[in-house]
Amino acid sequence: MAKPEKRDEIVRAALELIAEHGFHGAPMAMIADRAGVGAGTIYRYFENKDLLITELYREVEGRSFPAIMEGYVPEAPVRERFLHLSTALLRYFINNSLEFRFVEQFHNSPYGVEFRRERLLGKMEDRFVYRELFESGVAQGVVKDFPLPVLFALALGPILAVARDHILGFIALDDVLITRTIEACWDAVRR
Amino acid sequence: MAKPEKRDEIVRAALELIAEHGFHGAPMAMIADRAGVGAGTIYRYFENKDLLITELYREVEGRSFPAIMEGYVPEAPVRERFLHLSTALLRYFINNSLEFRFVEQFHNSPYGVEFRRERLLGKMEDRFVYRELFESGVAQGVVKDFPLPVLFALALGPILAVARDHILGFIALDDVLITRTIEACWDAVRR
DNA sequence: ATAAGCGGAATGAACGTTCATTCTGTTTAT
DNA sequence: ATAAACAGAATGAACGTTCATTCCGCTTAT
Repeated sequence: MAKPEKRDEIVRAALELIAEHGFHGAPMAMIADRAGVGAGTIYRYFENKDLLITELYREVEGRSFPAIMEGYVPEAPVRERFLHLSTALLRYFINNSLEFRFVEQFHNSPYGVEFRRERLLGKMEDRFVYRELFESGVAQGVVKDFPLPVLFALALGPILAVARDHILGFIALDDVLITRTIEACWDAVRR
Repeated sequence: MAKPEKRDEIVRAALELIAEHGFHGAPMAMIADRAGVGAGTIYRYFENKDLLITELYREVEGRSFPAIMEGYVPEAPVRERFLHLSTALLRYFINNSLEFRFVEQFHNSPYGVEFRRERLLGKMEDRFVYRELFESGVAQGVVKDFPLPVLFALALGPILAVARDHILGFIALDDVLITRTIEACWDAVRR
């Protein structure tokens, strides 16, 4: 008897509450409440809170990858591929602000410690694409010869920052501004 | 009876614990312990934990400003001033990793909500210097004509990211790499 | 066709733990 | 001698988790 309905409600409620109020503002009782479910029910689907949250993280992370890769042409020039990936990533963040804010919370929390390592080592799927892109860019001499973490920082640091600013309402990113911002990031990494 | 000695021990202990283990890993009893002080004593110096932490934040923030401004020449060209400020900032972060990690924790916590707004509006002292620098850079046509938050993102996003990577041990920033990284940030903002 | 029986899903009150804060008795400075 | 400073035990609120009980849909017996 497959009844994933309640499980999904729990995951959705957790995502919303954590994105909106942080981990402090999302006790299990409140998650249960918003999911329309008894407190104990959560434990039929998740062993404990840690596993609920890491599971949620995995789901959220998995959703972003297809969105970013849509229309990606592996044979295109490095610059074009960079612009495509980065634009898609930024667009995904501002169109899915709940996911974005949750992931940010997650990374700056005790839950995220173990994932930090994987992340920087490029274990993540989308990181892997970026990694390959940068490596071939460096090999072709069109990208500055930096260690990978520096290239990630130059490319992704500003993206995360402007996404945050947009979601918090400090800037209004439209198509033109997005394009120009991503091109500025390219200026940082291109030789 | 002026005895700022205990107060300073409390502040120092709080900084260390929060930087190393996050807010979850820094209960009042533990702070008291590391400060060599009774739990109740903290409350003779700070009304409650929130005020202890916001006070600590203010102190930490205040310390960075002089370090960044040392040797700053307001009459120098925009590019030089940018390189000076950014290099000093990055150097400060990696030489004061406790402070850096604490500030990062702070900004991604309930305590930091109110400060977010001030920060992005440039209320902070060092932000103010950057703001003036960008404005005159745009006016002179040497800096891309972006809204200020985007310029901040392009300049500071990568700095925070590489500082984090360095402190976590994923890269080893030496003088050469620091200089090159900051120059890459300049490439992002310069016209 | 109906009702009794059955198993797992669901529930929420209760429990134990953790933590910030307060209280109380003691030490220390004047 | 007095009052402020101090340490650490006591307190109560909040939280994650557990568990005895209820609920619900399906099977089986009549």
